[in-house]
Formats: sequence, structure tokens, C-alpha cells
Amino acid sequence: MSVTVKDVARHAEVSASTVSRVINDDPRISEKTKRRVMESIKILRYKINNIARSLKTNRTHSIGFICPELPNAFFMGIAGSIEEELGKHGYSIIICGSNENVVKEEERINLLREKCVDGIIVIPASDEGKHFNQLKESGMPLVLVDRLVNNIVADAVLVDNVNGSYSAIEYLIGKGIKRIGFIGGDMRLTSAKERYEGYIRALNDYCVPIEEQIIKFGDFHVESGYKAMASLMALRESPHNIFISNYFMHVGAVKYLIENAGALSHEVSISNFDDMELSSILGFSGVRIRQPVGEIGINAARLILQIINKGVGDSPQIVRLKTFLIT
Amino acid sequence: MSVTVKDVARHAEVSASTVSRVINDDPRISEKTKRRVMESIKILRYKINNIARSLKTNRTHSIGFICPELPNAFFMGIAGSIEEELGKHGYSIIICGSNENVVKEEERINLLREKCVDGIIVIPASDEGKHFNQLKESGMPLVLVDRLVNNIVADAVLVDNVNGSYSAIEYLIGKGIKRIGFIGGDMRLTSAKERYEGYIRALNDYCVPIEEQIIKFGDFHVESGYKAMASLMALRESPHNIFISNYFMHVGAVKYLIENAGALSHEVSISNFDDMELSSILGFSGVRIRQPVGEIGINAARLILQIINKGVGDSPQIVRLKTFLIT
DNA sequence: GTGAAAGCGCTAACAG
DNA sequence: CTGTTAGCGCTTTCAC
Repeated sequence: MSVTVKDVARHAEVSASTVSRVINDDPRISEKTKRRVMESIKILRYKINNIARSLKTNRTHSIGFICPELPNAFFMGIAGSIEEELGKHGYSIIICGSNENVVKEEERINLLREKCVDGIIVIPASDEGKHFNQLKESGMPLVLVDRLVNNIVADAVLVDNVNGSYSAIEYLIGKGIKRIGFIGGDMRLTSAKERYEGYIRALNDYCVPIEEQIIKFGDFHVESGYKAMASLMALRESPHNIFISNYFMHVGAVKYLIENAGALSHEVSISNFDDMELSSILGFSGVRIRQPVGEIGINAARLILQIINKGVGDSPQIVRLKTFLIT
Repeated sequence: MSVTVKDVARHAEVSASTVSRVINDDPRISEKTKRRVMESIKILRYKINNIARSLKTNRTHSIGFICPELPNAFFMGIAGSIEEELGKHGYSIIICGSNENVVKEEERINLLREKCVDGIIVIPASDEGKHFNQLKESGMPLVLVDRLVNNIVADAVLVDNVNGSYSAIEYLIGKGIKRIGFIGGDMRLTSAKERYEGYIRALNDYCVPIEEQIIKFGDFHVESGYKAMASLMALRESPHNIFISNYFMHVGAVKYLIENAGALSHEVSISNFDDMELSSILGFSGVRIRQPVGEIGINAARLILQIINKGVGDSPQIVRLKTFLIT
């Protein structure tokens, strides 16, 4: 079938171990034999079989990446920078979608374990996850991204969500805008919770009363943003300013406003979390919070490599990346 | 380190092969021993080592997926459905970005070969690719997606680009609109070429003269759409209707129009290829062509599995999926 | 500086 | 139905 070290060895008239040493850049090999072996490798078009190597070395140079859904610009932005950063170190990524489903997430984790990946990076499907503890106990390097999980002590890369929304609300208040509607995400996600917290905290700090009825919750998806905006606009005294906690709900909300432009009793201005490619042209624009998407991925990649190479530290590292207010 | 078949065998007081048979659902194993082995597997928390299995079976159940860039909603839509479809058959995907760079693409292919993937699905970086021939000669199952490559005979999943843009232009002409500007992609991509061909063919068929100066070319990215729109709007007689050949250039073009709304001498209506999540709310809306993104992925996945399982057919299969005109 | 031999964890004849 | 044996392609002591 395919050409192996043995074939190369025979062709170069050396032993298999010598070929192996050449492949692995072992310094104590003479220039001469090295050249000869290289020659044979080229002639025979030898390609190393990493499966066999992995079996021996217990390293696959593969990292698993699990995220709630693939066709999601935010997650894929992260995946992209993870892939790039890991690629620099000879690692590749196996991508899995969990469908925002804890059961499937666990399934994927098992799959990746069986594939013997060297580590797993995951954007958790929810705040629940005893399976992560099992994973850690098994010794698998693990990095959580974007969200935390209850009762799990693990290394993680997050964004400073609280201060993110806080700064946006603070800015609006500074502009004299006090009545600010809010569209939040699923409160089982730490990111959603934290963004909500930043909103509440800013209002409190500036002594702005909190109005329950102008606070709505969706699930970070387009459709829920649409509905939340609809219910806000259906209020007798609908808010003129609204803060939306992620990109996709922002899109849904804008969609509602565009489709119902005629029926609106007043103008609306939207501020929002996330600054994706299209955020700036969605219109209705107030301020927005940019997440350092690329940085998130790079940090996650570096963190997992560090764990793989140096072992888990005693206390888990939590990297919190700053957000930027775009006015 | 980790528990192996041998450990399970010892614990269940059977031989390693029996354990292996249980794992692989070999029918000729007695219910009783099967149960006992399963028990031991559970107790010892045995997890199969697929690396070792792969070494033996020459199957990794991994498929490589190479695309020009990861954070791209279109590519990732395809990746997502590939992942899902392959997942149903026990396969996972290793994702690689080629950075729209043929050299890196080749590098990635070699990486995937060394990882012994069972097949490779690629959205080519350009129309150039002798490396694909080498790959095919090596016996690696290969499926091209979205674009073809010169002089390469390979199975592929494509979209009917020509008829896609033809039908849009035809529709506009039917509405009495004859002067239609065009923003195309990099003509080294077959998809860009075909969309342009559809435009030209429709104009010819309806005896509409072709005006070179209202035809611009970008590179399928946001920025180039912005620039192309700018140069169209800078014309003395800028077109009122414009057809744009993909989503990202559409975004860029809209961005230009929004930013320069005041300076425009007339209204503009945009028709475009692609119907992504946000296409419908970008405004300036004429008609658009929907690509069946999910279907593309599903077909690619099925095709690669078919090649893996039944071998390459004598003549390559080219699946051409229909597009839909959304009015 | 190089070779011989053992073995990673699994599967697959071949026996029985 | 189950065990024995060999070996996938590589790395890695241990000799020399």
C-alpha cells in the first residue's frame, strides 16, 4: 500500500531506526547518511504515518474544539484564530458542534477522547457540565471559552462582560439617556448573566430606576431578538433606547424594526454587545461593545498548549479579555 | 497510563480478542461473555484507543476539510452541514484554512495526508492545483466544493451559477429593467466566472447591449464590494440597478451606499447572489439568488463517504445544485 | 553514529 | 464461540 520507514531504510541501505532519527532531526546522525536518507525519502515519496507515530508517542497533535453551532460568525471567528495559532505549532483542530445540547456535547467529548486528541477547547452549551469534571479527572487538558460552567474549576478564556455592558450604559447615561430597554440572552449562560449584571449595575450606580417591563430575554439567536424587540415595541410606553446583548439578537431586532418601520410610534436607537462585520451597517446605531474575537482564540490556543506542555497549574488560569466601547 | 483491552481481558477473564470482538459488535459472541466484558469495560472505565485501531484498520474516520478562510459564513455554513452529515456516520472533520493561498493549501493537504484522514473535501483557493492531481494519484478520496480547478478531474459539488445569475437578470429584464450594473468576483474562481457568464448570456439573449464601464470586478470580499460600488457611483451615468455576485461584496456595496447616502444622485436597487442570514435586511433590495448551503455540505459529505466505501467511480461525479430566485 | 529488538493498543487470520 | 499469534508503522532503549 504505502511506503514505510522500512522501505526507505532498505532503499537507503540503513536501518529503520536511522530513518526515524532523520525524520525526527536527531542531532547525532551524520550529515552523509542524513542526506542519503532524505534522498530516498524524496525518491520513494515517503510520507510519515502519524497514526503509527502517535501510537508510540501518545501525542496526536490534534486539539478538539467543541462549540454550540458551527455556522455562527462569532464562534467561527474564534475557531479561525485558534486554528491559525495552533497551526503555527504543528497542531490541527477537530471541530465538533454540540447543537447547544449538553448530551451531544458529552458525546462529542467522548468521541474526541477516543480520537486521542491532546486537549479540548470548548464553548460550553450551558452552565451544566459534570462531564467536564470527568474529563479533567481523566487528565485531558481542557480550556473553556466564552462561558463558564457551574462547579467546574478549569482554565478559561473569557471576556469582561460586566464592564462591557456597564461602559455602554454608562456612556448612554452620560449622554442624558436614562430610560434604556434591555434585551438579554439565556440566563443560564454566564456571558448573558454578566452582561445583564453590567446593565443593572450601571443603572444602580447612576441611580436610574430599573423598569422590569422594558427588560426582555431571548436566547442569543436572531429570532429571539426579533420577538424581544416586538414585545418592547408593543409596550404602551416603549423605550426609545435599547441595549441588546449580542450580535444575533441585534440582527433580529433590526429586522423587526425594518419590517415594521411604518407602525413605529417613534424613532429607536440601538446599542449592543458585539462588533461583527455587519454591526456597523445595521442602522439604528447607538454605541456598541467590541469583543476581541481574534484574541480570544489566540489565548485559548496558547493556554491549551501551555497545559499540554507544562501540565495543569495548581490554580486554574482565567484569562479575562477587555472589551472596547465603540461610539 | 490508560486502560487497554488487555486490562479489560484480564478483569473479565477472557482474551484480548474477545474484548475486541465485543467492542466491534461481532455477532458470534455469547450474550453471557458479552455482558461480562461490558461490565468490566464499565468498571475499568475503558475507552477505546482509536489511534491503535486506525493503525490496524487503516481507517481514521476523519475527513479533512480545507477552505480559503474559516470566519466566513458561507464556508462555515457548508462546514456545518458536512460536520453534521459526517457525524451521523461516525466521521469527524479536521478543519484547515488555506488563507486563499495555494502554497498553504498544499501544505494543509500534506498535513492531512500525514494525519491519515480517510478523505479530503476542499474549497479550492484558486483555479490552479497540480497538488490535487498528486493527491488523487496517491489514492486519497477527494471532493471539490463550490469551485473547480483547471485540468483536474475530480468529484465535485457545485451550484448552478450560470443559471443562477441568468435567472436574476432575466427577471429584472422582465420588469423592464435593462441597464444593469455588475460587480463580479475574481475571475480565476470558476464560481465568479460562471456568474459573470450568466449575466452576459442573459443580456445577450434579451438583446441588451453590454456596457463595459458598468461592469466591475472585486474579489468576493467586503472591501472590494465597497470599492466597486464606489467606482460605479462615480460614473457620469451610474446605473440604477446593480447585480452583485456574492454576499460579502453585497455587504460592502451596501456599506458604501449607506455611508454616502447624501451624495448619491439617484436611488439604487441591488440584486445579488447569495441569501445569507442578513441579506434580506441589507436594504436596497431587488431580487437575490439563494444557494442551498446546507445541501452543498450534505452532498459533499455523502459523496466523500461514497468514494471511501465504494472507491472512485470511473467517471467523476459532478453534482450541480440548483439555486433559487427570491423575489 | 548506527543497528537490533521490543512494544505502543488494537484487530484479524487461523485454530480449535 | 473463544484463544493464540502475528503484525499495523513507528520510536526508543540498549548495545556496539
